[in-house]
Amino acid sequence: MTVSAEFLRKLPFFSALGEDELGEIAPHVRERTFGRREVILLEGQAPQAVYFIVRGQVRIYRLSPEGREQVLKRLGPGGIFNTVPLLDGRPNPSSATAWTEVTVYVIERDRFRQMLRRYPALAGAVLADFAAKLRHTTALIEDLSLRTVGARLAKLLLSQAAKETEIPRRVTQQEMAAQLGTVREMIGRALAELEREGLIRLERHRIVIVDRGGLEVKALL
Amino acid sequence: MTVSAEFLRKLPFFSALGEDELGEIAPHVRERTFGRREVILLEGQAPQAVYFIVRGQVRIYRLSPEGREQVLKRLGPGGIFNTVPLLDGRPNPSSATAWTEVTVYVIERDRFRQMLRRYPALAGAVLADFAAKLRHTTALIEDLSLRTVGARLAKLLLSQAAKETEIPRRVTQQEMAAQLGTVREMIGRALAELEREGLIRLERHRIVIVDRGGLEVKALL
DNA sequence: CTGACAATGCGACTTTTGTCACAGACAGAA
DNA sequence: TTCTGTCTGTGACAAAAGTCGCATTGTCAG
Repeated sequence: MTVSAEFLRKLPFFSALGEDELGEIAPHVRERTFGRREVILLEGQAPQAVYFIVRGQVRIYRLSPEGREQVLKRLGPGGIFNTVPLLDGRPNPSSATAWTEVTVYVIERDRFRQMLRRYPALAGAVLADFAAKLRHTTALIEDLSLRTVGARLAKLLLSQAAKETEIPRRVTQQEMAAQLGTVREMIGRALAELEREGLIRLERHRIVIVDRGGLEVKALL
Repeated sequence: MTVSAEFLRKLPFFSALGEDELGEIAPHVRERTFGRREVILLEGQAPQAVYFIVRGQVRIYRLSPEGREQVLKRLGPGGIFNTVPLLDGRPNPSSATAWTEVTVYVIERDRFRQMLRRYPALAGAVLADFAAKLRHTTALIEDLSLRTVGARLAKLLLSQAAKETEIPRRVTQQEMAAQLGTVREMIGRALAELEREGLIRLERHRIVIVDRGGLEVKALL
């Protein structure tokens, strides 16, 4: 099932394109929906397509041999993923599953590469997206290498609080652990410690920031 | 001091461009040389220019508050750096110093952005470079998060041995530590352990791989 | 209301990593 | 050669992270 130009335009990646260009592209875009936890693609697979998120959130992660996960990023509407393997033709570097129910637009590999060549505005948008992703991965490397779990958690809580817009699903300790590169128990202990220090308050299903400044100090080391 | 089109063409980023395009670009390219250990740029600074490496190697890294370094990548001739902050206009995400004596071609921020718009082939080359960088940072994240120092070291030794071409300078334990996200002492111990296990042999200034298969197994966990 | 399953809270313990201190080895300059 | 700064080897500890086991608390479908 393909998608109309009208819907396509709502995606930031295509907003820079003209009416007729969208018309050319639209027939090659398929819409797909994935249920929560459903696997969208796996690392190591040959690259097939690129995905644009229309609705819901997608979890991009890598899996260790022992089954531990490291989340690279959670992407929301407007996000794009699996671009890297499409560009270099090598296997997918990471896996993706639906974090909530998700609707994506899918463009096949060769079609997308052709589009990149044909529409400089699209290439520019992908370039900007890569820049943002590189900034993010670089920051994550610094965190993993140079900061303690406590500091990473403080940072995470602050950033969550910043974009206090909507909480699509409750974030479990397990999930925080996967994002911060540690295990569930560490998150539990670190949260308890932050509470003891009076920086946060743990309610039934919320974490309330009591002392933002204190958290910010913690986040630095 | 500017650079001739002839020299410019030797860089992979410009090889896709035509004769006249190179002629247009050349007047805006300055050549600079940095001595070993000299700082080329610092994280947090406002982005000024993009750098193309002509000769020598550059070390891209991040610094922790306590002064520990995490090397993101060592780039050689043909490499480009500081592209991300130029694209998004935000501060430099990482620092760069000359690892050996280095010659770079420098292009100012606005000029480079203009070039990206004007020459799609250049934008394509940057896109491909970003894809490679993303793959690299993603792999580094997995290593830092999911592997022990021993495994990371085994991996490093194997990859060093793979590109056995030239060794520009001896790699110290301190440097390996900065690349692997740990401290010097850990490297010393991990090397000693690999030797005890009969996987490598430590000579005066070389590390000889004795049991490649064994190292590969180690690298997985 | 009530299972069943997911998520959490801990405590005890092990392993891994990092810190400190200092001695020896080495390389290159004077 | 001698000196000097850099690099390495090592032991004793400290701290951080990870593992295991199990009890408790929620949630949600039926």
